[in-house]
Amino acid sequence: MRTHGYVIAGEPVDIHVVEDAQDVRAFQDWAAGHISAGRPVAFDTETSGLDIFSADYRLRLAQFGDQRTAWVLPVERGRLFADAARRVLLDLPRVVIHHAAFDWLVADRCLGVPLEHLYPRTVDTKIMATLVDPRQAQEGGVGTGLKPLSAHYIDPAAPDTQEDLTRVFRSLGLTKAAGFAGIPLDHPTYETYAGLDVLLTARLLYALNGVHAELGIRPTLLEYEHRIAFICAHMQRTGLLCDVEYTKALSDRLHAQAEEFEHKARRYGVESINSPKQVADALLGMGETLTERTAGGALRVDKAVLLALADLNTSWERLGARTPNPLADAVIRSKRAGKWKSAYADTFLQTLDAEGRVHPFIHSLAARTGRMSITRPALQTLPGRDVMIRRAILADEGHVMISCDFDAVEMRVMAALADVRRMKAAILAGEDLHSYTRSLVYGDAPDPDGRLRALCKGIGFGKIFGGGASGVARMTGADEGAVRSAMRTYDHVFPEIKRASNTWQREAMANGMITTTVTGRRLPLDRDRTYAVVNYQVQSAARDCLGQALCDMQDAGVLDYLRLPVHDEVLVSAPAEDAQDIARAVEKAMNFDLYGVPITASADIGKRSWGSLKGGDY
DNA sequence: GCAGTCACG
DNA sequence: ACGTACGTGACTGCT
Repeated sequence: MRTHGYVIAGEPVDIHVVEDAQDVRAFQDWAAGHISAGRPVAFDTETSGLDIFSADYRLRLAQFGDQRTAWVLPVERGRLFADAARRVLLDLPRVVIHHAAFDWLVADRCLGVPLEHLYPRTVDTKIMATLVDPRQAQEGGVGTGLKPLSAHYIDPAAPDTQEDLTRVFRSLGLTKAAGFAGIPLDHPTYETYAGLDVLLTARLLYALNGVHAELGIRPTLLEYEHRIAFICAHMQRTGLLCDVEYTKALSDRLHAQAEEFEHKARRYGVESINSPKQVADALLGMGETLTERTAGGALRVDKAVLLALADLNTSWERLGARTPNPLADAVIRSKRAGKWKSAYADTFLQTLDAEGRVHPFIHSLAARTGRMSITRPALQTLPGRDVMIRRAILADEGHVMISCDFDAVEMRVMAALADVRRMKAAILAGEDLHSYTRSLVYGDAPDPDGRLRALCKGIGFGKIFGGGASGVARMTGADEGAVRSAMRTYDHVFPEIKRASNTWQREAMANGMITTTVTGRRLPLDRDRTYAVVNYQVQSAARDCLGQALCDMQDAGVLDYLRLPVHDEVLVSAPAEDAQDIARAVEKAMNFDLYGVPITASADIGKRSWGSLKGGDY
């Protein structure tokens, strides 16, 4: 056995590296003490990378530790070590993990310790820290990574184990990705930092337990977040089936399209269609006038500007308002094809497992408001109007796709939280909320083309975002004066929104600029935009509507069919013969009362592909 | 590493 | 005193 010494917060710690059967017994003896005493033990892994479900994925090191002692097991070296890690992991009554979703799935896939076994025994220090302060360092918070948390709560001199390791990889001539897969298993820095991660995690638990008690963070909230993390990890493990042949052909088709229009753009002197500067210069050279500027002062040549120059509306149909600029047309078409190929089609193909499934990371507690995010691939942002990308994602063999989405959930949540009397009454009466608002704001004025209703809908969004008339005017394209006057009436008929905003802002100021949501979530506000409190309250509570619905779906026994959460929607793959029943169960979980406001949702049963839910044929 | 852009709710 | 549109992930170009 080799032991690396280190000092954390002035205290010496030991990092034992297990080398043979005798060391394994010493590790097991240490673990037995914690098991019989019911003490929590920190767990972490070092692996060949992030693609947990790829065919050649390897668990390299498994680490266990408390606040003083860490044990590093070279699992990659053989069964002896893997068996010891599995045995102890199965027997531990309490496991502490920083970002459990990742290590749960690694243990599930590489050690044979099921997600279902580990989840009820786990406390996740990343979840605990996020409930204290969800902000990253760039946003003025502590951050939620092991490094910034350790520096803040344990030892300002705590090493940045990831950053320092990357430096070691470079010195060995390896990239970051190649380094994690290829660094020698017995490299002393690798071993030491592997051990430090569990020592720091164990200490973080101790520190964060104190902070939670001090701040009065509800244990039920912590428990609920762990459950949502489990449900999301379950969805990640299941993954989604990809139509590989279709996706390959799609990638080729998008490639050809991008090249064709890139070639056209080159005729006008644009070498890189993704360079806004080159595009702007070329357009000016063609005699076009560009007026809009970005925050950084550059001439704006985004999609909206280019579509107008190409004489196209937002649905890419000819407007007939001017002669189309051929360069603008070529640039938007090439950019779209290129982005859809690289961000979607190719990412699907790159992240496939051996069975042709993608397993996106579902970060269950990602945004400042608690909203979830999905990465690798970013399945929450697939183009929706054109179904060519969504068609690549399939329900399982013999299954159909179902999606169930809340009806205008943020408007309803706002009505509930701010107790907006007339809004609640309209929702309870089953009225179309935006038409109802139009009638309140404009009385009997005729609205043949629905423009007044659309403006009221835009104002509703403006309220949810905490915005004013200029923002609504910008987004809806309506005249600012008209918006301003409509908003005055709006505030008059729904006075509770402004009142709630003021109350929330006042409470936040009295509480260290933190607004607390109905579920007990602490959301720090930025001092220079406290108006955002309406959005934070509403977005966060809407996220918890989805979170509670996911828990209820698990209770209803449909967890195996869940595939993705998309903010106000759940995507489901269900056996064709059970689709009606499963859709009903999902719907039931998404229909409930929130402070006297009905939150409702309805399920659509599609065909085989995700695209079929957006009107596609397959 | 930042700015600009674009996909979503 | 006043008015402020919200939250993400990912790619490309450029410094």
